[in-house]
Formats: sequence, C-alpha cells, structure tokens
Amino acid sequence: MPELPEVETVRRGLTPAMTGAVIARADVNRPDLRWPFPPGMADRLTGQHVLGLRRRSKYILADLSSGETLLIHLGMSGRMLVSGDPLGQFAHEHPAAEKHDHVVLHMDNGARITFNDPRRFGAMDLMTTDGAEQHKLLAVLGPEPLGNDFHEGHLIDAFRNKNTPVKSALLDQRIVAGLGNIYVCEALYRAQISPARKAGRIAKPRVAALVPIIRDVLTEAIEAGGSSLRDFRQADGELGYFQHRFDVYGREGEPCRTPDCGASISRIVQSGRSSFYCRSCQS
DNA sequence: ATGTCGACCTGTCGGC
DNA sequence: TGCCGACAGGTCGACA
Repeated sequence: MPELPEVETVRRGLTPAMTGAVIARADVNRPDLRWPFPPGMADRLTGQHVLGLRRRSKYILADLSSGETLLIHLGMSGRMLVSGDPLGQFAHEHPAAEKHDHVVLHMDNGARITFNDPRRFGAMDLMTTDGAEQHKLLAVLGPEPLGNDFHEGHLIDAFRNKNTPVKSALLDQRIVAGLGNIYVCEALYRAQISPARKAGRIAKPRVAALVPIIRDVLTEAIEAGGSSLRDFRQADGELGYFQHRFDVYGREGEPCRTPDCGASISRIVQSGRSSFYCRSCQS
C-alpha cells in the first residue's frame, strides 16, 4: 500500500495513538524483516516515550525519549493497524493476532500498534535521533516532493542527459523521494508525457510542468487518505476504507478520461514494473 | 558513473 | 479442484 500519500496517511493515523504515549511493551515476533532487527530492539523500545512521529519519503520516524529514533518502512505489503481506544471514546476490542503480525507495540494508553507484513519487504531500525538523516537508508534520498527543495530547477538538472526512461527517473528516490509506481503513472498522464520517453529528451517547460503536477497528485491523494485501504481505526471508530479514482493506474483497456480522446489505456512493462498510460494523450 | 536486472517474500487471481 | 504462471503499492546490490 505504501507510497508517500499512504505513508503520510498511516503517520497521521498513528499519531493520536502514539505521540505522547509510552511503549509499555514491545512484542518482536521474529528476528528480521528485510534485514535483521537491531540488537535488543524490544528492550530499547520498552518504556520509551514517543515524542513525535515524522515522515521522510516513505519512512516513518518515531522519536523516542531515549534519544533514539525508530525507523519504519512498510515495503510493499506492510500495514500498521491501530486497535484499542486511545482517546477513551469507544470500547474497541483488540482483534485476534493474525499471520504476519511481526511487531506489536502495546501503548500505556491502551492502544495497540500492530505491524503486519506478509511479504516482509518492510524494515525497522533504531538510530540516534541526533543525525538520523545520516542513516544509510535516508542519506541517499533526494528532496521531498512537497518540500521547498523540490523545484523546477532541481528536476531539470536531474533529468539533464539522463538516458533512462522518465518513468524510471521518477521512481529513482535519489531524484525525488516518495513517488512510487501509482503516482508516477498518474503524474505522467497529467503531464501528457509518455513513460517511455527518455528523461533527458523532454523539453524543459514540460519537465518544469511536472513539478506542480507531482505536488498536486500527492496532495490530492493525501487529502483523500491515500489510495488504498486505510486499515487503521479512526478516532471515531470507523474503519477507514478509501478508494482513490485513478486516471490510468490499473485501467488497462479502459477508456482514457481525457474528453473526446476515445483511446483506451495501455500497459507496458518497464524495468519489471507496469506502466499505464494513454498512447494518444502522452508523448 | 550510469543503467539494467535479479533477488528478496507471500498471496491472489486467471487460465487450462 | 488443482497446478502454474503472472502479477502486486519497494528498493538494494550485483553486474555490464
């Protein structure tokens, strides 16, 4: 589920349950996800106050009172389920444990945070909060697409002489950090740029136009609560479940939404990933 | 340096 | 019903 808007949605869902609360107990049910967990992870989490939850690209960062920061990545299939009743408004039962519940945080406010990840491409690590941005996984990241460092000049520079398809370039987290397969497809459709076009062969005004388009797509998706299951329990007890309306992603063979276009959406495979686009509108 | 590709995992779905 | 291949929201690291 996780590109930037989904991760931001998860972060916002976790915040009322975690920020200001204490991790009373941490169950670590296996030694690793994509990589081994850091030594003594359960002990290093237990008893810590959660000072705040930040997001960098697709990573959630939980700052702890110990001076350490917990890094969380959801990989392809990672989910964070909040259960219990942190706000004291309703009496929710904790659900039964499920297969692939790898880490469970029991908060002192009664909330329970369950990390479930069938494919185990996700990750967790601990680092000192001071200098967290130097963590190996964070140090290589490019600018936040919604931040001030992502601007026309940056993208034009990054694309200059690039021989790789623009689809791959936008998935490159060193160029801009947070896009994934869905939102790259959607942004390229709005920009009317073919995913197969070489990044270095797009006219500068068209590259520049991508910047506000990317910001818009991501902002709209965040406002919509992400494009996938919102599988955390809301403060009002609702199980959020939002389905975003895509223009192209997953719409192979369906009609292009551009008025009077009449073409149908195509799917091609680029570096092993599906790209959806309109051959008529995008070049 | 740059670009491509396999690898890491489990689950689901469609076709035969 | 069962088996098999294709595919899935990511990205690291090996290799040309």
